[in-house]
Order: sequence, then structure tokens, then C-alpha cells
Amino acid sequence: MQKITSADPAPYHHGDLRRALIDTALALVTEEQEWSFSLRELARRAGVSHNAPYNHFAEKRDLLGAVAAVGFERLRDGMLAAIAGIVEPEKALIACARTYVRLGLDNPALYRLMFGQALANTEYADRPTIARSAGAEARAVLEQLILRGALSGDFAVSPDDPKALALAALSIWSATHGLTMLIIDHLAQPDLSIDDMIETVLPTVAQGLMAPLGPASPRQCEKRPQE
Amino acid sequence: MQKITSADPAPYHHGDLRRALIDTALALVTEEQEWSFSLRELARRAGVSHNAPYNHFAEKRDLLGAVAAVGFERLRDGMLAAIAGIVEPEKALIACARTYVRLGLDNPALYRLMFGQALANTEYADRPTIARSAGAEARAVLEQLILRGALSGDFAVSPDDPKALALAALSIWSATHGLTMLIIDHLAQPDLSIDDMIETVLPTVAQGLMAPLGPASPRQCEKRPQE
DNA sequence: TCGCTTATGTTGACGACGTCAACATCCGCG
DNA sequence: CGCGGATGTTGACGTCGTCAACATAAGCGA
Repeated sequence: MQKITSADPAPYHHGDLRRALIDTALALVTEEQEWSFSLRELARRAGVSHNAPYNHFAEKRDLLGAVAAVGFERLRDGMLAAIAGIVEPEKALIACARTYVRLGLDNPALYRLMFGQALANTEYADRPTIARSAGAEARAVLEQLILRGALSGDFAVSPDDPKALALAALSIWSATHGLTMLIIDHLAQPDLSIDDMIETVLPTVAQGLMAPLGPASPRQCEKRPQE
Repeated sequence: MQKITSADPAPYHHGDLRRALIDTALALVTEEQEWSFSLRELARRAGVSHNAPYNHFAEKRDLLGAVAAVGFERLRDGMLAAIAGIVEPEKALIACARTYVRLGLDNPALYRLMFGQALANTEYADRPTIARSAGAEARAVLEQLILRGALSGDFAVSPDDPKALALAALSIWSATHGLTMLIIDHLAQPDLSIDDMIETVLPTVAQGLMAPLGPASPRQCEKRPQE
């Protein structure tokens, strides 16, 4: 049924179908802004039968996980590039987060895929390990920045307390992730400009991480005397 | 159009199917922790034919939107209850956000439905207006709190600048929403306790909103001892 | 009371989907 | 050269969302 053009060899065995499927899926996600494309459509686009993907991915979730992993790698690389050469911790942190948000907005569907339920849903079946580890690598960039700021004394976090460091990183990550999601989902007020949102929200949160100017004075607003 | 009096026990044909469908869908979301149940399963559970829902919802998305609206109402009511009687703006803001996160964690699938792509996906077709307005009402609670803190001088925001107020609300909302999502998706570091996360992230962000303690001293964050 | 209109619910159908099983093809290694 | 396993194809099954046609019953004017 399929014609084979002699100049362009269409071998029975596709050279690297796994990679081709991931690339095609990325293109589909990007252009349709939907990760709910069908496996069959993906196979059609890749020029293979509707069951060929099953030789490389046990189920659809695994394919989506591989796509998400690419997204996490882009995120990590983008953040690393954004902070290159910035020595001041606060500036680096904001630059990093700003790039994070921008990358998310560049491809909302991919970002939603990376963080959405498509990967995390079924009860105990955790997200595919490939996406999990890629996500951890991206998160590590933020944590490294927090560590830098803690060591330099710019951030009000003890560099010797891993838990405090993780919590500080979680603070900035939460705000960054939340802002990205709210903008993507059109839930942030539409009359605010995206630049204003980024340049207000991120510094506000960074401000909350900053140490007071005098050295070695602990956070003093943070007590809860009642109950 | 039909006018439905809200407390009508047995109005029509087989009862108030619309309400029954929403309730059943809520139960399904809650117990399966999945919003990707089928319309047919929903109809089965409700004891009607697989097409009966189409008399009340033009498509699946509309049904999901109605379910999400219930979730937003719960969120709004919970936040309002949480801040009742708290006069100090910072405490009220944190209490509000804390309840927000807790409610999200109480029913992760419902939260994901409220904010996920199920409602916002198809290109220009925005999320169902019912969910949209319910979400705006929930957001308004946060914005009211920001206004209170701005008026009292606790927050470093001018109460006369609507844009600044909206941006401040967006800051705390981003962090709250992001934290909720990260915990739900098991992306926050698993060795951190949920209490620690909530009680660190939210105060950190609130700290970024606070006016400096000393009277009439401007934000002095733009400085660092070393370069 | 009757009979019309209209809202509501049912049945059946269609194409598309994810996935399984059986079969076909081809590469690499003995 | 020949074979085994990796890779790709075909066909099938059950389910899904949605449409169209039909059935039922409640409200309402006569």
C-alpha cells in the first residue's frame, strides 16, 4: 500500500523511531497547544503504523514522560544560561526565575504537560522516572542559587541547614511555578501586563528571602506568640 | 429558559438531574482522584442513560466546569471562614493562604480540575463562565486582604493603586497556588513535612509584602555589601 | 378535559481512541 | 547461510464523546 520512492529509502525499520516520536510529539504539543493528542495521530504524523510506538513506549504515559523530560532539560539549560555571569545572588535568583516563567509561557502546553496530571495521576504509579529525574535536575538549579545566597549572607538562610535551604528554594519555586501556571491558565488578571507580573511577583518573593541588612540578626517578624 | 428554584425536591422528570450529575461527578473525582472519568460512567453512576447528561451540559467540559465551580466556592468559603475575626493583616493573609493550601491538598484531583487544562484548553474557547466567575470570587478574597493590609500600612503597597494591589495579590496567590500544585504533584522534596512547607513558604512571601518596620523608611533592599 | 409545545430521557449509531495479539520484515551474529 | 530477536504492520476488542431519531411527560392555553 505505501509507495517507496527509490531516492528516499523508506526502510521497513525506521532509523530511530523513538527519537522521531519524541520530536513529533514535541511538535504536536507546540503547535496544537494540547498534550491530549492521540497516539494514533502521533504515529500518523511520524509515518508509521498506529502500533509502532508500542515498541518503544509501554504506554502513552511513558511517551509523554519522555516529552516532558525534554521540557525539563530546556528549562534547566535556560536557567543555567540566564544566571551565567551574575554574581549577586538576588539578581541571579530573579534572573533565573524570570527565565523560568518566560520559558513556561513560550510553550504553555509543554509546561502543562511537564507539571500536569498526565504524568502523576494513577495513584501509586509515580510519574515516569525519566521525567522525574529531569525535573529534579531543573530544581537543583534553584537550590544551588539559594545555597550561594546563603553562603554569601544575602539570604536569611543558614547554609548548614539542608532543610532550611530546601524550604527557601521551595518558596521561590512555588511563586515562580504558581505565577507561570496562573498566567498560562489566564487566571491572573488580564489587565496586568506580563512584564509587570514577572517584575513584581519575583522581586517581592525574593525580598522575603533577603536577610536584614545588619549581619547575623535573625528574622524578627516571625514569631507566633498566640496559640 | 427554566427558572430553577434552588430548594426544589422533585421538580421534573426524574428529579434534578443536573444537580445529581454534579454531585456524582464530585464523588467520582474525590474517590478516584481523577477527573478523567468518562461521561458514560458518570451517567451509569447517576442511573441514567449515557446521553441524558447532554440535556444539561452541551459537552463534557461544561460539566467539568460546573464541578470546578463547586470547588471554587468551597475555596472561597473556606478562606472567608479562616480569616474571620483576624484583624492583623499579615496573620489574616497567612491564615487565608494556609487554608487555601490545605483545601487543595484535601482533594487534589478537584484542585487539579479547577486549575488544569481540562477547562482552559481549546484555543480561544475560554473556560466555562461558571468556573471563571467562581474563580474570580475566590481570588477576590485574597485581594480584599491585600487592600486591608495596604490601608492599615502593614503592607508596602499603596491602597490607591489598583494595579499595585492586584500585583501584590498575585504575588501571594502565585506562591500559594504554586506550593499547592508542587505538593499535589509530589514535586516538592518528599522529605519535607507539609506543615514545614506551608509554615515557611507562606510567611516568607508575606514577608516580602510587608512594609519595613521602622516608620517611614523606604524599602532598602537595593544594596549588598560585596559586589 | 384535551392536545400542543417543549423539556427531558433513551436507544442506536459512528468514528476515534488505547491497547492486545498475531503476523511480517529485517538486522546482526553464529 | 540461516536463525533469533528487535522492530513494524494488520486486525480486533471494548470504550469513549457526540450526533440523530425517537419516546415520555410536564406545563399550559383552549
